[in-house]
Amino acid sequence: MTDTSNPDHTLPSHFIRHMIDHDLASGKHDGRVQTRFPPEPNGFLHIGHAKSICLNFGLAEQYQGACNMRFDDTNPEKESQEFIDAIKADVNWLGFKWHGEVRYTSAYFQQLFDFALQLIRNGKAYVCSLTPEQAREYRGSLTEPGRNSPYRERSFEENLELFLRMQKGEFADGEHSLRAKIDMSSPNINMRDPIIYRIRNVEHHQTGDYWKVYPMYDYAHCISDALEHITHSLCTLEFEDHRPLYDWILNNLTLDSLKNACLELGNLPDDINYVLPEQTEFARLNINYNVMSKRKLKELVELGLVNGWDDPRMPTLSGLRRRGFTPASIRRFCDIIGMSRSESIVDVGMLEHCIREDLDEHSARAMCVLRPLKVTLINFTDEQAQTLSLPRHPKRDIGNRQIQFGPTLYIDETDFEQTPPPGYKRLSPGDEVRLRGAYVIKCEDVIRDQNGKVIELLCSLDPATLGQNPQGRKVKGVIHWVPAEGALRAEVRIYDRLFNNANPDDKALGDFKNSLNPDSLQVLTDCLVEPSLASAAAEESFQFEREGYFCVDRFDSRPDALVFNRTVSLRDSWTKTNG
RNA sequence: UGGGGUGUCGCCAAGUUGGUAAGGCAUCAGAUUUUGAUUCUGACAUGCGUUGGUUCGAGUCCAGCCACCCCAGCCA
Repeated sequence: MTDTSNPDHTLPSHFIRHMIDHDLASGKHDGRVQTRFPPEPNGFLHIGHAKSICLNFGLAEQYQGACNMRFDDTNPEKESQEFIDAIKADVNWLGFKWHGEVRYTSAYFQQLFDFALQLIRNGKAYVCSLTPEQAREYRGSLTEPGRNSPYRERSFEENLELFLRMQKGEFADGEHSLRAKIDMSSPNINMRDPIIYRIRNVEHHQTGDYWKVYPMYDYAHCISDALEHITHSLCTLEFEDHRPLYDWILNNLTLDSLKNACLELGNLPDDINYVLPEQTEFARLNINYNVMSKRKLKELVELGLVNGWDDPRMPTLSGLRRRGFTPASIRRFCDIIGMSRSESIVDVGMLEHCIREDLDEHSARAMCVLRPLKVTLINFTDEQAQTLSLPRHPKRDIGNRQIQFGPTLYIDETDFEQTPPPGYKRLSPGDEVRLRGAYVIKCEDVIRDQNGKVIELLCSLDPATLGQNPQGRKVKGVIHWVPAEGALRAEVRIYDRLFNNANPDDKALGDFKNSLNPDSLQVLTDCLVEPSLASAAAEESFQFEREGYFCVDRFDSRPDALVFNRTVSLRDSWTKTNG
C-alpha cells in the first residue's frame, strides 16, 4: 500500500545535488557517489534521522551509487545491541537497502590503532598526561589561544611505549590520552591538539574487552569514511567546524596506507580509483511542537512521561510507525521539506499533510462511532433488516464491505445537538440527516435519563432514500453510524501533539517538559466499529469516515479486543471555525 | 571581545554566468460532493535582514551594519 514512485513528484533541486552534479561533471571522486548513514547506536532513530537516511540513500539511488549502513560505535559506554537492532529495523522499514553488510566503526579498531601508530611515528600525535581538568585549562577559551601541553614534545619512543601500554590496560581511565599535534593557538578550538584516543576500561558491545583505548569521533569518522571509500560524507551543521580536522587527519596519513587498508578490508573494487572523502554539512530537521534531541527523547522515556521509544506520540520512527505513519509518507515528507544550510523549524502540518495524502489514496474506509448514542428507528422492523454493501474506497475499486442495517444502530454523541448552532449539518430534533451509505432519518423524539443526559434518539426512516435523494427537499448532512447488530467494541487511542508549545526547546520557557501537553493521549474504550473490521490486520490503516485515519495497534490489538490508534484527524473546516 | 555559519511570503524552499521573485504547506473565497474529507478553481512577496555603492538593470556583485545559530566533552 505504499507506492513510493509517484511520477508527479520530481526530485527537488538542492545544494547537495548541485554539488554532486558538479562533481560528476568534473570527474571528481572518480565520478562516483558513495554515501553512508552512520548513526551511533545510543538511542532510537527519529524523523530527523529520516532526513539524513533519505538524503544518503536517496542520493545513492539517484546517482546509481551506493550507501553504506555503518554504526559509529566508538563510545561503548552509551551504546547497546538493543539500539543496533532497532536502528536496523527502522531503516529497513523505511524501505532502504544498504550496500553490502552492515558496517561498524569498531570493526576498524585495529586499522585505526595502526594509523595512530603512524601518526605517532611521524611526530603528528603524542601521549598527553594532563588530567581532563588541566587539559581544559590548557585549551584556552573562545577568545584566548590555548597553551602547549608540557607533554607535547615527548619522544617518539616514549609516545609509542605509552600508547601501547594504554592499550594493554596499564592505566586508569583519563590517566593519559593520545592527541593530534596541530596548533594550540588555532582560532578553531577543534584544531587545538584534539584528543584522538582515550582510555576506557569497559566492555564494548561488539569487540568485548579486547580494547582499552577507544578512538574519538573526529579521528574515527574520517578514517572510517576513507576505509569505505565514501565520496560524499554528509552530516549536520554542527560538524562544520570539525571539517578542517576531518581533512587534517586524512591528509596527515599517507594515501597509500589508507588505500591499502581499504583494499585489505575488501572494500575497494579494483576498477575504481581511490579518492579521499569530503564532508558536506546540511541543516538538521526541527519540527514545531516537537523535540528532536536524543537526550530529551531519552529523558521522556526514562521518566515514564511516554510509554517507551515507540510511543505513538514520539517523533521516533518506531513511534511514527506505531502511530500509523507509512514509510512512503515519511519519505515524501523528507522530499518536500527541502535541503539547505539554514536552521529552520518545519511546520508539523507538513508531516500531517504527507500522511493524509498517502492514507487518503490508499486506506480503506470504515465507520467507527467513538462515543455511541443509541438510535431506534420507529418505522423499521427486524423483518425489514437488510445487508448493505458499501465501497471500501470512494475513488479506487478495492472492493466492498457488508453492513447489516436494522432498526437499532449507533451514531456519535457529537452528531446530535438539541439546539443546533447556525450552519449545523447534523442531527437535531425534527431535522433530517443521512446515515452514510443508507437512509435519511428524522429525529422524532429524544429520550433522557434522570440527569437530563440524552441516552437514545427515536427516529423515523424515509424508505425512499436508499441510494437516492429525497423528493422535494434537500438533506444537508451525512453522518456515520454503526449497526447494533454485529458492531464490534474497540478501544481507540486519540493522540494529540505531545507539546503545547510550538517550540519546546525555547530556553525562555525553562525546562522543555514544562511544555508537555497533559491531554496528548485520550483513550476511548467503548467505541463501536463496523463488523468488517473484525479481520483487520496489525498495522493496517483505515479512514474512519468523518473522523480521521486510524491504524490497528501493532502490539496491543487482538481480534477479540481491537485497539486502534488515531494517526491524524481529517482536515476539518467545521470545528476549526466553530470550536 | 576569537572562529565558523545563516538570513527570500505565516512555515519550508527554488532562484544557472546580474535582466525584472518557482513550488509545497498553511490560510481565505468559490464549485462539485451520500465523508463539513477528497477533488477542482481563484486569491495570497513592486518584495528578497538592513543601509549605502557599482550597473541601463541586483535576491543575485561590492562595502558597512543588524539579528540568529554552532564551537571551549578524554560525547557523537
